[in-house]
Amino acid sequence: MITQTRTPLTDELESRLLEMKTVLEARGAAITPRRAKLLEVLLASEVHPTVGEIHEEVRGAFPSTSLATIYNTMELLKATGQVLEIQFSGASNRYDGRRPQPHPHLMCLRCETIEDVDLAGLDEQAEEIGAATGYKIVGRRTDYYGICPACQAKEED
Amino acid sequence: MITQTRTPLTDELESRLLEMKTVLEARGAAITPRRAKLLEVLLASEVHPTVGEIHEEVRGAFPSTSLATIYNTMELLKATGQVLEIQFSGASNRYDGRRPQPHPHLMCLRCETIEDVDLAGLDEQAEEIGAATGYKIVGRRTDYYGICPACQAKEED
DNA sequence: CGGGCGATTTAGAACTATTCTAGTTTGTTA
DNA sequence: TAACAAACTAGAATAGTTCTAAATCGCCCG
Repeated sequence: MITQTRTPLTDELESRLLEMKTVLEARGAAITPRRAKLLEVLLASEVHPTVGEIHEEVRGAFPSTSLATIYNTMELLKATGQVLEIQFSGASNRYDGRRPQPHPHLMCLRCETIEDVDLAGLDEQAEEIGAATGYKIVGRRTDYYGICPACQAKEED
Repeated sequence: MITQTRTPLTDELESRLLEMKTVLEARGAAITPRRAKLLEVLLASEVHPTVGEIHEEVRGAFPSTSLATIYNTMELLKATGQVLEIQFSGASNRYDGRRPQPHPHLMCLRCETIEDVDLAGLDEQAEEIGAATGYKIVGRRTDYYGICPACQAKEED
């Protein structure tokens, strides 16, 4: 049995990583080893990770890393528009570094999976609403909640 | 100076109130005085009230009312589909008893107002997503975040 | 009229995610 | 090497929500 090594990022994710670093540096923030690791973990994750999950992984490389560092860095990423935060009331917020612009999500209430969905016309709709109401729209959120096919199958017993 | 009396509910809200009571009783729950007051407060509010705000008002009529009672009753209302819960991460959740089915909201990030918006086709869109992905869709959320006209005006100084 | 029983309610403890604080470390520049 | 700002740490503080155990209420049945 071969020990699993960390999956390398694809070219697309590599360029996204570079973009994040560039934006952070442009605002005068240092790319410290912890931050670099955090960005990698964030991009490598398939699951819209929580701060806690990111913390766990960063601690694999830097065991003394404090939770506050993860929170602080996420704050920095949010302020520079480099991460999309999906807020939850009873649970930890989740983060998407791959696609930081708002996009719809499909969430399974049973297994708590979050999938990206593609829906055309949401930006235009936001503009229309802004025009119709006089609001200056700066963000949006579109979620669909349900039971995924796998969980539906499990339910039949 | 005349003491302000509670604004009476409109006919529409009265019938909504009756519906809520009917549904609760149908599930075997008693309409206790506290619960009746809670329902009135919920429907009378113009602002998608929080549990804390509802608690305050119910205590006006029943000073010994515990916060847990409000939470419990909101749970009951959620379970019977009689209230729409709008969850927030850093702040209290907010509730809409007037229109318990999902509908889009427009939120001002400055004054924290929440307005209802009307957008056609959201139910159909949910169905399409369900059909395309195999999910059984049971809920949704559509929010637009921005700065309302009043707050934009205030900003010019 | 009185006892019993389940539903409702209470007060406060417990829990959890997040933010804050104060002090320490790090790295760079002079 | 000294000085300084940024980054970081550990733990305390905060806030919303949930949980727990006990008290109370209202009603049905004897």
